[in-house]
Amino acid sequence: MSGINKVILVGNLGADPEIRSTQSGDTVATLRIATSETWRDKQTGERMERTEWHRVILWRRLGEIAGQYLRKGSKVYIEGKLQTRKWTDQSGQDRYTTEIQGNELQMLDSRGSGEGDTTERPRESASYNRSTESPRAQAPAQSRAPEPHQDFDDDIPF
Amino acid sequence: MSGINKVILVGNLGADPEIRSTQSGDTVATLRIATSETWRDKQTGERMERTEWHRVILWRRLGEIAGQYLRKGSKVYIEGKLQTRKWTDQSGQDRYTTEIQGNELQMLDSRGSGEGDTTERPRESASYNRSTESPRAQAPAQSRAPEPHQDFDDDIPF
Amino acid sequence: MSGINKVILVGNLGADPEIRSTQSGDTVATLRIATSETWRDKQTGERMERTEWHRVILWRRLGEIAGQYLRKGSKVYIEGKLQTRKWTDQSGQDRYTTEIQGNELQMLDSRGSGEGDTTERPRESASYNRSTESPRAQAPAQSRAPEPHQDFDDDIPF
Amino acid sequence: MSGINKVILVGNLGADPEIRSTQSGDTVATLRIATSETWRDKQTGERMERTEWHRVILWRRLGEIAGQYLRKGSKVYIEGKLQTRKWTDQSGQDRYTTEIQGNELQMLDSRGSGEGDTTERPRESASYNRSTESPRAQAPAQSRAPEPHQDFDDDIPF
DNA sequence: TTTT
DNA sequence: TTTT
Repeated sequence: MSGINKVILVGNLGADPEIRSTQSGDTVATLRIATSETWRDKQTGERMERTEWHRVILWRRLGEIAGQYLRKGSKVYIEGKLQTRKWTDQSGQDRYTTEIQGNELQMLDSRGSGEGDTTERPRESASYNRSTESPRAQAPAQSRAPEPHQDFDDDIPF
Repeated sequence: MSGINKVILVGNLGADPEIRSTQSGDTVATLRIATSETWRDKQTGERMERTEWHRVILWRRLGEIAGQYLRKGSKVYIEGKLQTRKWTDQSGQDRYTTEIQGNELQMLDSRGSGEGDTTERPRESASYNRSTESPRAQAPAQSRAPEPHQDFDDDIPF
Repeated sequence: MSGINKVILVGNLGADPEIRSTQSGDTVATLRIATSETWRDKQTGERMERTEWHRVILWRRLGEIAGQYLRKGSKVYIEGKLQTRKWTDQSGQDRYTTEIQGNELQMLDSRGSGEGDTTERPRESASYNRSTESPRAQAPAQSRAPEPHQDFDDDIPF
Repeated sequence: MSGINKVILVGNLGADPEIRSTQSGDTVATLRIATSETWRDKQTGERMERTEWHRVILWRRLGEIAGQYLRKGSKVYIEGKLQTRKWTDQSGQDRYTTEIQGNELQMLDSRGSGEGDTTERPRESASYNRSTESPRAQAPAQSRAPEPHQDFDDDIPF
């Protein structure tokens, strides 16, 4: 009943988005996003860099936009919330993966997007047209049909 | 050289802060913070709640303030960045834990804090006095058992 | 088609919320929120404080919640966007006022709220009941004198 | 002693940065940044757009970087805090202008910057070299010599 | 006054 | 695995 759980990222995709669909037909995109920070070492004066990798999940309309417009190297602004999910590895052990459930996506490359407001929200039937989904976002996704929210059929989900 | 990696949390501590020190004498506090969201189920009209747990690391002055002023149940505002670190479990397997490296802390309980600006920044020698460190933040920290979810060595707490 | 415009505040109300209604019946609340920062002067070692005042506008359900639960002194988390609007003063001169159009409100006082998720979003007809509006949020709002800093007409409060 | 006052913008410069210097020699840059939001009108289905203009102030090193690397049209990420300052117009009336005092700047154009971490912080004497200031940031600025923090000699400062 |  |  109380709480703020907010993540803001600006970074680049390390790979093309992975697009899947749930059995109920919802698109879900997984992005790997790198954020780098650089600084100069106080002692040596050397320039240092540290890259952090983030796993971002985008559902439905945002996932479709990601599948259509984002590629390896794309620069994006992402807003979302942290979610840690539990899964079981091959040896039966509990494992945890922390992901960012994105609710806002802005493409920052000048190539442009053709898309307007990409904040996630309840779909206004009039303004959203499923036929705009890219084939890429549909076909290969359907054939995997993972469970909603998780239990993706990867061996190494993180 | 590029990137924003920012987390903002408002939530409550699930336990007293764990306080440790590095060999070089730096204080490090680990907080477990819960953020909850509630909503009403569209179908059933039932009130739903989901709690997310976050692991927050506070270094040096912020860690000391946490040790001095925060307790189980304290409500806080935290700002920081995501960091996923790799560790090796007992069976020799690679494991990953995502933490928030906090750089700002605000206590939101009305009891107050006596502290002013708690943004982390390079220490101004004049205004910071190591002797203000609470005893609690120093000695007893070492004697606590490390948290099971980790393989902390007290000398290298992070 | 591009842009992020986000404000995050944690602060206290300097006065009870002002509640009004538009002709179309939408509630609008105006909050005056103070955020303070303190620091120690580098030269004198003196403790300094600076308070900043923010004008926050909350519409519809958020405005009603504000009217019902917030009072002078209440501590809140607000998220919203900046909006500068132009108005004309008595002498016919153009004037500008910058406000925060809030889209998220969290009450941070321990007294609690009884409210769950207060993120603004399209109203789900089932879960929202206009009869929950507080009387305070409706009738007396109209009778209040507009704030001097503005030239509000009660019919067009924004 | 309490409060969060944070602004996050991603937008484009409407004009080249204005660069000045205070009498004490500090560089100060003023940016005009546009953030746009677009949506589709529920009734007409028409695409709508609203642009908001922000006045961003960058001090010292950040101001110098802005003067060197930013131009009209540049896309930037800005983080800062809101500050409303009072000034007096020609007729002696009090006026108020709300600005964002920036403490983080990220250039989002692919042209690159040559700069690393641009978070504002106390200057590390070793790593900061005043001779890196661009001539553009110096010469024209000195001849105006406004007061620190405000009272710029513009007729229309907002 | 920017951008898509 | 990205980017500068």
